[in-house]
Amino acid sequence: MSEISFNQLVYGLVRNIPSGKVLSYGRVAYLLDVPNGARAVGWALSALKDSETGISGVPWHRVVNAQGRVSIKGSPDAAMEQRIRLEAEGIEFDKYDTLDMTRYLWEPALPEIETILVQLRGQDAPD
DNA sequence: CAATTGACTTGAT
DNA sequence: TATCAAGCCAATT
Repeated sequence: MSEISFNQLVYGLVRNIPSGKVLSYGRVAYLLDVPNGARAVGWALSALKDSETGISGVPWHRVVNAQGRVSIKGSPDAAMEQRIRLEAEGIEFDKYDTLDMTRYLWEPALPEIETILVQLRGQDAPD
């Protein structure tokens, strides 16, 4: 059997972030039981192919850094696209290009996360 | 198997 | 608010 990869777990969890809400890279890692894997989460999202970001794809734009700012490097276009998408969901940025985490952070109940993780891990060979 | 590479985070300055 | 240095991680080379 093959364990579902970390990247797939990231994509699966991100798919559950509701519109108008966000999660930080570090928060995603934390929820996946990898407390210090923020960078790995960013790496995973950067690896997304365009084909995976469509309607039924991964809402990658709902993941920002812990400060509440768009954190895409190397591609101004992608960074702009992320902001546009977030604003389209009703999220507002202040004059410092920062969104209010206390207001937009997705804070799912523990049981909810537990359920999601079980499904993600379960859809792959359980054992 | 070791080195490299970032869409990260935190704490100090 | 802006910079820097360290620590941390999975996927790639």
